[in-house]
Amino acid sequence: MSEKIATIEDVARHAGVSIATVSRALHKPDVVSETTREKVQTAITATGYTANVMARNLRLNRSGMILLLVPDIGNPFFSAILSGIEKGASQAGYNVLIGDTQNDPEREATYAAYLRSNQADAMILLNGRLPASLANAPANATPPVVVACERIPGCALPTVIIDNDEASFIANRHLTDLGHRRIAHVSGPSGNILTIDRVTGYRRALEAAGIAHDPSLIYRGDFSIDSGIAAGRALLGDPKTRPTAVSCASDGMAIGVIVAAKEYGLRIPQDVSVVGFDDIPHAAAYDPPITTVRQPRRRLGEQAITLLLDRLGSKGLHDSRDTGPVIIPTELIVRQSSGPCPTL
Amino acid sequence: MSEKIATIEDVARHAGVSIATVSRALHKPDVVSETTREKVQTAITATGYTANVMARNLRLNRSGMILLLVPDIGNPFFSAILSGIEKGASQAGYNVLIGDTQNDPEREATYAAYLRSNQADAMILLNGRLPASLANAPANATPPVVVACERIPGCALPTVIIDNDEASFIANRHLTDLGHRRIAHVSGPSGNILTIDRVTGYRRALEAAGIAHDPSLIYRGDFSIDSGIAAGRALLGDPKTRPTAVSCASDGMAIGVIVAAKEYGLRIPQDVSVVGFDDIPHAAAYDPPITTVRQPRRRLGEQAITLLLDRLGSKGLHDSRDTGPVIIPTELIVRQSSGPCPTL
DNA sequence: ATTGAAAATGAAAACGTTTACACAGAGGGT
DNA sequence: ACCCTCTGTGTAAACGTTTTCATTTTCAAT
Repeated sequence: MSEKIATIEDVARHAGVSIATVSRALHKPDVVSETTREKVQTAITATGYTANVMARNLRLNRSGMILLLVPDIGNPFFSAILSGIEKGASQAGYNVLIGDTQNDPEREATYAAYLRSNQADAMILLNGRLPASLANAPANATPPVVVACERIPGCALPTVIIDNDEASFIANRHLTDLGHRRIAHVSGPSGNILTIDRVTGYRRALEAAGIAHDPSLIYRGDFSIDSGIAAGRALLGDPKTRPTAVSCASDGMAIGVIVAAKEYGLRIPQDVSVVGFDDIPHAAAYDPPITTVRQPRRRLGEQAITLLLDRLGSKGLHDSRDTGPVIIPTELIVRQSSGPCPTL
Repeated sequence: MSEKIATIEDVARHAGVSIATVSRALHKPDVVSETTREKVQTAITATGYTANVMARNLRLNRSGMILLLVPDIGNPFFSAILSGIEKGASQAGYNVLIGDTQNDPEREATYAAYLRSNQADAMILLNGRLPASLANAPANATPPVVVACERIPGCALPTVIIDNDEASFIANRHLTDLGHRRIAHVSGPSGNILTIDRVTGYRRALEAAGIAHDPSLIYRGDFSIDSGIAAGRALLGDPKTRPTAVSCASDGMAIGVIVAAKEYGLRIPQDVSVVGFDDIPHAAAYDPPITTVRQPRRRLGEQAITLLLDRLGSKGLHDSRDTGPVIIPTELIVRQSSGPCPTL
C-alpha cells in the first residue's frame, strides 16, 4: 500500500494517450486538442501527478538553480542582498542555492564545480574572490557569472557594486566640512577590496581639504563591533593624540568606537564625531543615531540577479568586452553622531 | 571548438574500459582492480570529467537537497540558524536550498511541492506553519520534515525549539526579583506561537510574585525596532500609569523601547528597566547594554539538521510517536538595562 | 470521391548515470 | 583433469522526462 509516486506514464495510461501527448499537454498546450487536454488534465488530478524535476532537468540539460556564493550566511549584512536576489530569481523560475564559503578557497572551488557538474546554471559571487576554475575562462565566452558587492580587479565579468571610493570620500568630506582636521579611519581587513577603496576615499577627502596624511590614524579592523571597540580604545585613549572625528568602514565598527568613546567619558558628537558605513537598521536606533553611508543592499541584489538573468536570457556568444560595472548609488545619511569640530 | 563537457563515456573510451567500470572505480573502488583504477584515474584527469549530478540523482532517485523554509531571509535573526544548518548539511553531503516564504501560504505550498517533485529530499520548517500537503500525512510514516524555531501545536513532527514560556518566565522573574511590580510586556504579533508562549511566561512570573494581571500593560508589537519605539511611546508617556519595567519579546523591540524612554528623558535602568529577548550581537553593544535571554541560534540550527539527518539515515518506517520536542536551553544574560525598582 | 495540407498523436531516441546480471578467466582443492 | 569459487569486467536495463520524426486523422477544397 506504499503510495507509489505517479509518473508521466501513469497519467498517460489513465488518460488513454501516449506520454508524449501528456508532456505536450503540459508544455505546449496549443498544439494538443481541446478534448485530450481535458482528459490529460483530469488524469493528472486523479493520479496526483507532479513532474519529476530531476528527470526533466536531465533531459533539458539545465538545473534551474542559481548558485550564490557568500562568505558567511551568518553575517546579517548579506541578508537583504540575498533577499533581493531570491525575489528576482524566483520570479524567473530559478531557485537560489546559497553556498557559504566561509572565505575558504577550497569551499569556493567545491561550489564553483557545481557549474561544471550541472548542479547550477549560473553563479553570483558575493565574496570578492574569483574561484580558480573561472580565472582562466576564454575571453569571448564568459561563464554565466555575476560579481556583486565587491569588485574583482582585472576581472571582466559583469559586476554590480557601489562606488566605495566615492562614498567614503563623501563621508569623510562631511567631516572636513564640519571643520575636523584630525580624522581617523577604521578600515576593514587588509587585502579586502572594500578596505582599499574606502581608505582611498578617506585619503582623497583629507587631501582635498589640505590635510597631511598621518598613517597612525588608520586602524585596521574587521567590520565587527568588537574590532570597533578595540579601534576606539586604541585611537581615543590618549587625549594628546586623539582625533576629533573617526570614520569607519562599517556601522558595527562605528558602534564599537562609540562604546569605547563612552568608556573614556567622551561625548558624541561634542567631543568626537563618528561616521559609519552601510546604514544597517541598528544605526538609526543607536544612541546617538549614527551618521552613515546608506548602501541599498536589496537594490544591489536585485541588480545582480537582473544582470544574470539578462545574461542567461540571451543565449549565445557573449563578449567579455565589459560595459563597465553597474554602480548602485549611495547616500550619506547625516544623523547625530557627527557634529562640528570642537574648538580647543 | 566549443569545449564539450566530458561524460562518463568519454572517460571509458579514453581508459579503454566500459562505463560500468568507470562508475565502479569511482564509487566502489575496492571491487575494481588496481591497474584499471589507475587507468580510469588518469583518464578522468585527462578528460577533466565531472559527474553529471543530475543524471546520478535521477538514477538514485534522490536530490541531495534539503529544503529550508524561512519566513524572511532578510531577517538577520535567522542568519545564525541558517549557518548552523548549512554546516551540518554540507558535512553530510547535502545542499541547503533556502525557500523564502514571506509568510505567504501559497509560496509555502509551492516549496512543499518540491518534496513530491524530487527537488528536495527533506525539509526544515522555520516558519511555524505546516504546509497543507503535510498536514494530513499518515501517522505511521511521517515525511522527512523537521520543525525548528517555532513549535507547531498538535504536530507530531520532530521539533527543536527553546522553551519560550520558561525563558520568558525567567526574564520576568528577574524583574520581579528586582522589586518591580508594575511590569509591561511588549509582545510579538498575535497568533504567533512565540508571542503566545512568551506572554504566558510573563503572566506566570507576575502571578508567581503575586501581581495582578493588567491587560493594559501588554503591547502588541511585531519584533521590529520601530514597533518597540511605538510601544515605548504608548507605555511610557504618562508618568501616572508608567511601568517601572518593560520586558520585550525581542531585542529589537527592547532597543525601540529604550529609544522612546530616552525621548521622555527617562534613564535606563534608574527610571525604567528594560529586558529583551534573543541576545542579538547588538544587544551587548547598546547603551546601556541590554539584559536579555540568550537564544543559542546556531545550536538550534545544528540540532535541527542533526535530527533531520538521523531521520534520513535510518531509512524505513518511521513512527510518529514523538519523543517530544528537543529543547535547547536558554540563558538569561543580565546586563545594565535592568536594575532595582526605583523607590517612589 | 479524391487530394493534399494541416492538425493531432504515437514510437522511440536521447539525456548521463548506477547496478543487476551474466560471463570470462584465474587459481585451489579434490 | 575436473569442479568450484572468486575476481574483474562488460552488457543492458532502468530512472522520468522532452522532442524529433513519422504516422495517422481531420477536413476543406477540388
